[in-house]
Amino acid sequence: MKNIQVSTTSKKPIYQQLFEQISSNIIRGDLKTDSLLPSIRTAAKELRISVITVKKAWEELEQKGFIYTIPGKGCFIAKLTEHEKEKKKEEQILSRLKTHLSYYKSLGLQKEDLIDYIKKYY
Amino acid sequence: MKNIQVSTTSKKPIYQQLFEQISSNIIRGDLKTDSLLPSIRTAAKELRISVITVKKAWEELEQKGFIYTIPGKGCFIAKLTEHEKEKKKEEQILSRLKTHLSYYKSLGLQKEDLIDYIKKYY
DNA sequence: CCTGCTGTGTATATCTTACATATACAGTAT
DNA sequence: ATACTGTATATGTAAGATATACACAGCAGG
Repeated sequence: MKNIQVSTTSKKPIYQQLFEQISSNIIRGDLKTDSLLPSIRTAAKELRISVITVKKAWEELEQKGFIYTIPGKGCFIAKLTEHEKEKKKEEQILSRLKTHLSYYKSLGLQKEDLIDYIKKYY
Repeated sequence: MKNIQVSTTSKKPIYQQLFEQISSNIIRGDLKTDSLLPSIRTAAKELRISVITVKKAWEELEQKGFIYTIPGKGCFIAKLTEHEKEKKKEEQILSRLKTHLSYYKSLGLQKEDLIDYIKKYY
């Protein structure tokens, strides 16, 4: 559970923060296939949140194919080829980029100006 | 109220959608200084939402300096110099860009790759 | 002048739902 | 048996959205 942090004051739901961070870790390859995810209780305790909230995150991870569950044993990182990881990465990116870009457009921001902002702040 | 659309199924609050769209219109200059905004009731009826929801959006617009209210008369577009508009535009952009970029980073996306995506999808 | 109507924005009290929770339940090791 | 897994149920909380009633401005028409 190192490297994972959640904010209870954020407007973003805790379970979603968890999902995003862990799925990102898997996509980046920091979490290897078949390695064990912390148990729901352990994670809940360390992050000082409820068991249910962690479960909700784990559920979404499983539903999206990032992990698999063995009842009584725990949750494990799913086997994903590099190709599949790249695909999921692109899915996550595009699903957001679309709404992000439409907002910048609505403000009248030009493509080049946005790129300048990114060069400056990335 | 032309050009304004809200989605009741979106995860984003309706009042926030309204705020974003109208503030964008003001920043782009499509809504001129001192012109009358639709009354809360009119807007609510056209958009088929509650009066209160519209009021919440109008409140935020006023609080952020985009409009001013004359009780009994209505709400009007505030006087903003081009310089002030540019400033507000940049504020809106940066406040989002920060969180957007940190997400892309967490996925391991490189700056140049993000720029390529933008060139492709903007 | 008033008086009443119709327009404006405002305040209160209520409903709904997503998020988060505690607690009890069921299965699998060892 | 015990101690660990994940699961299900019933409950609390807070943000969002609502309906309805309120208060003030303007503008008739008497």
